[in-house]
This record gives sequence, structure tokens and C-alpha cells, in this order.
Amino acid sequence: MGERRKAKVTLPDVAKLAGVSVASVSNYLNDYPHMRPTTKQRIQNAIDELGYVVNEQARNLRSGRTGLITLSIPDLNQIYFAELAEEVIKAARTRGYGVIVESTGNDKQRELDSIASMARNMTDGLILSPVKMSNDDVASMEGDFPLVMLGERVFKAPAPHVMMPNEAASRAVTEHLLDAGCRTVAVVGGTLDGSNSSSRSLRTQGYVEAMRHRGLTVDPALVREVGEWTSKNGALAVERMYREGIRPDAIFALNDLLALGVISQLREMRVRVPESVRVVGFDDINEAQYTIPSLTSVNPDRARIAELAVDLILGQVMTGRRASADKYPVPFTLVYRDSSPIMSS
Amino acid sequence: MGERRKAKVTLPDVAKLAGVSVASVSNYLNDYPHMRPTTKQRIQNAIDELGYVVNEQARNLRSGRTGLITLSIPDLNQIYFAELAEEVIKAARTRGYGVIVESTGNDKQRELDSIASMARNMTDGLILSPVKMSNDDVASMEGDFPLVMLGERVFKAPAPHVMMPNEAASRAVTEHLLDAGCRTVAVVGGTLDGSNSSSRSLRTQGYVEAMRHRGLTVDPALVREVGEWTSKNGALAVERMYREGIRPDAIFALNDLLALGVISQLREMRVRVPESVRVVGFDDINEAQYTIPSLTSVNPDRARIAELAVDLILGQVMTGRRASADKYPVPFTLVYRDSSPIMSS
DNA sequence: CTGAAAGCGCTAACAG
DNA sequence: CTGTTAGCGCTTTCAG
Repeated sequence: MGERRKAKVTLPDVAKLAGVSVASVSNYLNDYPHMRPTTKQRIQNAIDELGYVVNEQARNLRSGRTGLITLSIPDLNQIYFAELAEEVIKAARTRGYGVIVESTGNDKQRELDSIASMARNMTDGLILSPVKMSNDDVASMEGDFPLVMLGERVFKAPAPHVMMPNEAASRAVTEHLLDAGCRTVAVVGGTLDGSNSSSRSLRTQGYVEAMRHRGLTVDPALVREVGEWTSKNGALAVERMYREGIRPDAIFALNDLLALGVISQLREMRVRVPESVRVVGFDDINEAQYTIPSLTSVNPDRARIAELAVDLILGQVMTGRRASADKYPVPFTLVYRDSSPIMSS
Repeated sequence: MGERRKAKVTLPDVAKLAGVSVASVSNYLNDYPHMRPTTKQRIQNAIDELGYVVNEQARNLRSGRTGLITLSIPDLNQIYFAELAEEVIKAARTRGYGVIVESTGNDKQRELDSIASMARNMTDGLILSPVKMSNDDVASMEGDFPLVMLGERVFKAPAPHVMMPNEAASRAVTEHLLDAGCRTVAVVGGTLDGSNSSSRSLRTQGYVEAMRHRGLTVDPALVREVGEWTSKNGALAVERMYREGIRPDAIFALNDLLALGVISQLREMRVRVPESVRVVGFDDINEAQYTIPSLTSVNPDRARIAELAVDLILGQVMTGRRASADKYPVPFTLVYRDSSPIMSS
């Protein structure tokens, strides 16, 4: 029952009390296989008696590892990234790892900083989801540490790259809508400027491909550019589109927040979803289940993305070698809900 | 020009190349004031030459600090916590600190775990936002490390407690609505069971107080209990309320997600907001600006909460002493938007 | 203003 | 199966 507090008790203290050497205590703590049960017992008693806990920092200095990885994302206020972070934390925890979350605030310098700070050994690896870094920045990334890239905006990073197949997913959405009999599919948040690899370009591209594949022409008036992907801009885009006299039979919103606005605006205008207009979103955020009607959306399988990214880091940590710069597209699923059910209308 | 890589270069290496002692290099790295400029220059040259970076782990072992704090919250999928985490990360960064984010998934054991793991010295302090821990669990928290509690559900923790004044905020909302001439104020998400200190009890309590204060009686039929605070449940609550023939002139949703559903349902039913019914939410999530109409909401000033929590941790880290178990209520603001503008209707 | 030396608390050889 | 010893890379007295 004797409990001690405060004064930090070290491994040698335990050894002394247990009447064994520090090596034995260390062995015991690290599950060294061959050990006399009585010794183990004595050590455990001493540990309990003293309230000993290992000092991870000392352990880390020896082992060269920290049991921590860094996740660097643009902004936790963006639901997609918050949900992704949640999954990364979960995946890391089941593997005995902790996650330092860094939010770069869409700032290029901070993206570069999170790379620079890696060299200081505070964490075992970096999962980086850049939005502002240029290709040159990426290519010139120095430093020899476990790195995994996330997202679309990167080409020649010297590291594995986990991504969701944006184009294929968009194609699948578009095909689903076409299969349902829709012919006038508007794209809210899209852009026909294909000069970069942003989500909006890639997703629009998938739509275009699917249309062409079916022998349909793409009406530029149906591709509605918006600024930020917020629900308000989704609503405004729809309002404007109708004001221009355009009457789509389906609306593909390039993310769920846009889709929330689209649905809300359609309800306002008494346009029935999905009977008159089908609506599909992208990201499958939590809230997609709770809209009225519930929202059909592309689920990027964040859990898989997270696990893969974490495993690619840990693989590098274990082997001490950098993984090759392969692409890892993660399968998505299209989750059919009331805003665009699977049977043709 | 000459760049080296890979082989880790240590402080003694730098000292050797610069022709000075390790102490001087260390002093230089730590901005020791009195130092001959030429020496500084020589050291800096050597550092550049070798591409030296400090090993934080070794530094930490010496100093007993890690430059890291842990933030333990229930779930990043809940927007409120994601936005809070963003602010904590920001506050920590400006103070030179990193944040390990732990998500307890509303699991009591994991809340306790995050306390236990603190003892291992991996981080300098813990900001804990518990939802499941009982008062007893909290009271029995052992361990002598910097701790700050967040949220409402805790009474006798041996640590400072940063919270938002839920009751006062609710009172302010209710008074605002009454001032605007409303008399039938419904509370979506509320409960008249005052037996605990959950957000829903406290917020309802504030409403009740404000009503009583004005000499109004509280109609239990206006306090609409719902399960999870999702927009769908907000919408359903409104639908049900109207089906029962209740016609409020204001709806106070106890969080913004509920409010989104409330607004959406009212639009659906062609009830004009705010002309016929005012709507106010709670939390002021990002999305509140983008609803149509935009949502009046209680802004808990997450930035202040985050900064205060971080500073309370760092204060303890610096002094090496535990802060006393004071309460720190953080002022909220009521953000007036279109769903309930400030001038009386 | 700079150098030498003693650890922070732990693990990993290597003996015994 | 257990003990002794030498560091991991850095900071920090304490002399000079």
C-alpha cells in the first residue's frame, strides 16, 4: 500500500530495491524472454512499490525513435481534413504510435517548415498533404527521413504518394447519373481549365471523360465555377444557373459542402430531389447522412488512406530505408443515398 | 557549396571543424549573449559546411522538456472539436510548441489512458476534454504533470479548468430573442432533466433562467429533446413540433448542426426566417456563415480558450509547479446574423 | 569569453 | 540467466 510520489524514480532505483542489476530491469521492461519468474516478480514488486515509469525520452535517445509521426495538413476547419486526421490518429494508435498534427493554414512556407523541422528528429516520419508547394519545392525536398505524400497536387516528390483517384471517381459519379437517365448534368465547383492538378480540375476532367465516352458533348454552361467550396457558394451557383434558364436533371457537386448548398437551394426553389434533379456530392463527410434528402457521395475511404499512409511511414521506420516514390491510389466507393438512389429514376 | 548528407553529424563534429569546444557550439546554438563575432562566424560556417542540425531528443533528455503538449479530445469528426484543435495547434505553434492530438472516441478508458501516458514524459503537458470520465475518475487522477481541463463535465479535477459559460450564453441568447419581441421560444436539443452538467442541461438551464427572470413560464412542450445533435435531428424536431400544432416565434438550437437542420426544415415548410421565426444556434461553426439565411450563433471564442489553455500549461511547465484548480470562464460573444438580426423584428 | 568533464535515463554488448 | 560498462547527443557547471 505504500505509495510514493513526485521524486522521479529511475531504473537504477528499481534495480537496487529489487536487488538485481539495471540490465535485468531493462530486460524485464522489454520482455526479454529468458528470465526467472522469481526475478520478474521481484522487479515488478519494486516497480509497483516505487511507482516507477520509464522515461520515454531517454529510451528514445537510445533507440533513435520517438513513437511519433507528424501529420501536416492544410486546415482542420476543413471537414475533410479533420475526418482524415481522425483516421490517421486512429491508425497510428492501433500501431502504438502518436500523431503530432500540424496545420499549415494553406501557407506554403509552413508546408516547407514542416519538412525542415523533420530533420530535427522529433518524430519518426512525416505525412504531408501539401496544397501550395510547387513542384520545384517538392523536388528539392532534402533530408533523409520517412515521408509520405497525400493529395493530388504533387508529381515528383521523392516519396510514396497516397491519393484518391479523383478522375475515376468523377467518372463513376457521372456514369451513375447517366445510367439513371440524366442527360443534363451540371457540375458545381468545376472548371474547364485543365492546366493544373487541383481537385477541381481532376474531378471536372473525370466528368468530361465520362460524357465523351458516352458520346455526349460537354456544355460549358453546365460547368459552374465557384470560389471557395462552401455551401453558400453551392446554393448561389444553383440559383444563378436557374436564373440563366438552365434546367439540369442532375447536379454533381464537387464536394459535399457545395452539395449541402445545392440541396438546400433546390428545396427552397421547390425542385424535388431526386425526382426532378439528382444530386451527388464528393467526400462523404459525416453530415452527408443527415441532409434531407440524404446525400449520395463519393467516399474516399479515409480509413484506408490513413492506414496505408501510416504503414508506409512505419515500413520506412522499421527498415531504415526510404520507400520508393510509387503512387498508391486508394479505391473509393460511391455511397448511394436518397439524393440519387441507385435504381434508375 | 560543399554539401554533405546522411551520416549524422553531431555537435562535437562541428566543434572540431570550427576549432572550438563543444561548449561554445552549444552556447552559440542557444544564443549565449557574450561571444566573439569571429567565433560565431566560424561555428556557423562549420554548421553550414556539415549540414548540422541539433538532435532534439538529446536536447530533450537534458532539459526534461519536449516542446510538445498533448491535446485529448473526444472526436475530430465533431466540428466543434476540430475547430478547437485547430486553434490549440495555432496557439501552441506561436509559442514554439507542437501538439500531439489524441482522439478518445468518447471512450472512458481512452480518456484515462491519455492521462496515464502522460507520466511517461513524452509531452510537457496535457489539455484534456473529457466527456465520459466520472467525477471519481477525475478526482483520483494521479501524477504530477501540467494539466488543464476543458469542457463542462468536470468538477473536482486537481487542475485549472477552462470552460465556456454555457448558462450565461444561453441566457444571453434567450434574452436577445425576448428583446426582439419573441414570446414562444422553442429549445431544440434541450432537456429539463437538470440532474447533470452536460451541455444540454446547462444550456437549457440558461434558457429557463432567462424566461423566469422575465416572469415568463417555461412550457415543457417547447423544450424538444433530441438524441444526437445532428442536423437531421434538428429538422425532425421542428417537423414534429409543427405537427403537434406548436408554432414558436423563435427557435434556439443548442448547437449549430441542429440549427442547420432547423433552418432547412423551416425553409422546406415555407416558414420565413427570421420574419416568422427567428433561429439562433450555438458554437458558431464555420458553416454558420454560409447557411441561408446565415445563422446567428454563440461564438465561444475558441481562440481565447485555446490560448488560455496553452498558456496555463506552459506556465506550469516553466515554473515546474502545478497551477491551482481554478475555473477560467472564457467570454463568449453572440454573433448576430440574418437568422436573428439584432434589431427587433 | 572558452574548454573539460560530468551526467540526463536508458539500452546493448559482452562477460561471467 | 544476470551484472558491468560504455555510451546515445546534448547542456551545464566550473575552472581557466
